[in-house]
Order: sequence, then C-alpha cells, then structure tokens
Amino acid sequence: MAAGQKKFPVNDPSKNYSFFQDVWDVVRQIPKGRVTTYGAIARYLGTGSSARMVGWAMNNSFIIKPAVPAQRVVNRNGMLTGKMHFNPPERMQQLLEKEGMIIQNDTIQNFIDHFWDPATELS
DNA sequence: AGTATGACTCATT
DNA sequence: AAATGAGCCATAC
Repeated sequence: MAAGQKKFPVNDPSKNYSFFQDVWDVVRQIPKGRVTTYGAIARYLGTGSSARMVGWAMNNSFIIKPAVPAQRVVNRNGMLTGKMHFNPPERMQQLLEKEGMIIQNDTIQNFIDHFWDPATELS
C-alpha cells in the first residue's frame, strides 16, 4: 500500500470505534463501474463484524456527507437487495446502469467481472 | 434489560 | 437444487 494511504482501521473492542464510519470509508473507495458485497466489506473490516451490520450502515448512509455510493454494494449474488431503500427504489438500478452495469431481474449481469474486493484491492 | 429485527452469508438437510 | 437453521451484532422498542 502506498505511503500515506493507511489501511482502514479494524474494529477495536477496546475503544468505541465507529463501525459505520469504517464501512462508509470503504464504500467511498469503490471505483465507478465496480461493485462489492456486504460480506466482502464485513470480512475486510474483520470477521468479527457481520454482513448484516454493513447493510445497517448503508441504511444510515443516506444521512451523511459526503454521499456514500450505496448502489455499489449488493449481496453476494449481485442482486440489488437494497433497492427498496432507495428513493425512489428504481434509483439504485438507474445509477448502476449509468455506471455501465447491465441489470436484469434486480441482478447485475457479469457480476463477477465488476466485483471489487476491498481485501485484495485495498490490501 | 430483554427481545426483536435486519440492504447477509454459510453450512446443513 | 431448494429450503432451513444458525451465526452475526448494532439499533429499536
């Protein structure tokens, strides 16, 4: 990893660290046209975290700035499980299509080709 | 303070 | 291959 670019802090049980902040920081690193999964983020932040909490962080991501590209986070099948939480729900798919994804039946086509794993990309 | 609830995932049946 | 159960842990009530 390049100098000055530090690895995102993992959860530290000894202090009250903001898990959400970690998640948002990672999500903001997702390059345009790429996507990742809840589980990948959870694993990157430490197995102590669960994918459910990543979803929770996304739910709260709408109220923070800078904005978090929550549309780039889908479940491990490339399915837009969180689209109903967007405003309006169609927005998630529209944003992804605008970034070059092809989506059918709420599922990103060729998902594996667009997958971005923070564990390997950020290391 | 205990229970319920997720934008999830994995192992087992 | 589809359904089920369990683990996950921070909020909400």
